[in-house]
Amino acid sequence: MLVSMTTCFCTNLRLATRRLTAVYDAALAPVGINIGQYFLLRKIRDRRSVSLTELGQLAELERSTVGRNARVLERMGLVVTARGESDQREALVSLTPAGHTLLKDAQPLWEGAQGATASRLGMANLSTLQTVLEAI
Amino acid sequence: MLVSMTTCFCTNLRLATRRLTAVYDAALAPVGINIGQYFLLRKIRDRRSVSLTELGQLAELERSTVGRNARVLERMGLVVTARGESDQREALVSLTPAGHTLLKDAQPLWEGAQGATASRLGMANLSTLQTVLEAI
DNA sequence: TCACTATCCGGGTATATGCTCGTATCTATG
DNA sequence: CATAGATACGAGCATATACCCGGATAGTGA
Repeated sequence: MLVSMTTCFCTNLRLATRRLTAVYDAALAPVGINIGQYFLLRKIRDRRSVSLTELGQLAELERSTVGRNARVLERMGLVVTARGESDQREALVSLTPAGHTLLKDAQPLWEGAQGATASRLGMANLSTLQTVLEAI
Repeated sequence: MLVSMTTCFCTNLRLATRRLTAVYDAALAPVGINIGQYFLLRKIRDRRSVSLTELGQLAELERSTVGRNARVLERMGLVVTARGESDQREALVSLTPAGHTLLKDAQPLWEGAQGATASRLGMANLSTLQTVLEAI
């Protein structure tokens, strides 16, 4: 057996995620958001206006989790929430001008983290990684 | 460029981790612990008795995080904490009999999750994954 | 022995994540 | 149209994670 069955795949994955998250968070720190928030903001911008349920499906996150995360972004003044017009139950989230600006400022920082990661791991490793991750 | 630079490596990694964590957590649910707790318990058993600082280094987790996680295990009756004899500042954690028993019961469940993961991803993928994760 | 510094924890603060329950709203059916 | 079932949220509860601060204890050099 090539792979040691004594080390936990899941634990290794979790550790790598904590490490890489710290790298991206540090890169984004100058604009005051973390990688999870950056990702959410990008999803919201892509859709212009999304309900929490839809955002949860896009991000593959629990709806209530997304709701709380969106509230943090709202307190930061980066997004606003409005009731759906056709469906009053929906909480539609969209970017504020400040959100758009911050996202533009964040982009090169994120690209820096992506580039650093790519050069540290190597393109071959990265593409394998992406493939395997999709299979999980 | 083989790898798309529009998808975030970090976000993909985080998503895969959430998914795999859910798999392992579900596997361990019958004994009432999650994968993070299983990992901590194993580390504690390996060392028989460890300080929180040492445990944090082993797990590559913030010391205060480990302290809180250990408190949860203590409330569950799986570990006990004692002051260090030579160094009164240390909080030495060790397994209770219940902790030993639970860990034995958990082992086959964890092995099941490992096996399921291995067969789903394939050994080749897994070994590459492990290699890449170590580089992160 | 006495300060000074280093180390170990615990608690506070904040975010992240998932589960469950209750409420409001919508939808479809009789 | 009224009501039963489905759907969207929000809030409560628990854990996980990191950062910072302050108190207690160790260790060290004068």
